[in-house]
Amino acid sequence: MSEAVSRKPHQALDRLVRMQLKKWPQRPPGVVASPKQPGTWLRGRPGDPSVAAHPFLKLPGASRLRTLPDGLWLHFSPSASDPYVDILCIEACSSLSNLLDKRSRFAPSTSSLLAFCPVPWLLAPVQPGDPTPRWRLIRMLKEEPTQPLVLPVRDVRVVFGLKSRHYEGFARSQVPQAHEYFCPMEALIAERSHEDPDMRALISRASAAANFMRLP
DNA sequence: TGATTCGTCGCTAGTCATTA
DNA sequence: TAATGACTAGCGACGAATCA
Repeated sequence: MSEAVSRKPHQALDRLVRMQLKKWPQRPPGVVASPKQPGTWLRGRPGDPSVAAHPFLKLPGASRLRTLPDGLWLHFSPSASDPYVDILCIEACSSLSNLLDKRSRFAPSTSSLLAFCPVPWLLAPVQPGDPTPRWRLIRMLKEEPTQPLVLPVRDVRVVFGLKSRHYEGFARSQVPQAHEYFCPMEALIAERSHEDPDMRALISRASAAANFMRLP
């Protein structure tokens, strides 16, 4: 019996989703380079367990109720004079109450969402086999950081993974918000899910460039 | 490294809607 | 009207993250 199966069902599902998301590349699958997002994409979560801390989302001034998505990809702006980050989150929701909680966290708000990148994560190698620390790939950083990088979130896109029964009911009767995208859980826990054409197409539609007829 | 705090999610009881 | 299923809110357990 696998480690994942021996745990409680929701923990096993989470673990399966994270296990597959770890195989996804630094740039979200299906997202192509565009003038709209000329900076650097990095995967913030799930991350290497050997790194003490990973990026998370928070509200200004808040030390509680942080959001730790199952999957978090960050697009860092290239300019130190205009720092921001775009984020793509993936949330696996094994219950409807969990879905409601997650949706509320990403709902449009009059306050600002911040992305918090801890120093150990910035200093750690970008991936196994490549010793380049992450901060060297983030063009707005000109020297090794000694403080966490806290950036305003410019754009939020969230992909929710739902159990089949929930997905079908939701797809039949609900209208997603503009930043929300939905997929069946099976699509997230499938082997090589990042190569699935449907998944790539879904995430492609979740890019900041997808809403424009053409870009200059 | 151990203790503490925090976030997530399943379980359960109560409520409501639907159907026979 | 009773049976059934879906949904909701609150609680507690557990693991991850953080702190000292």
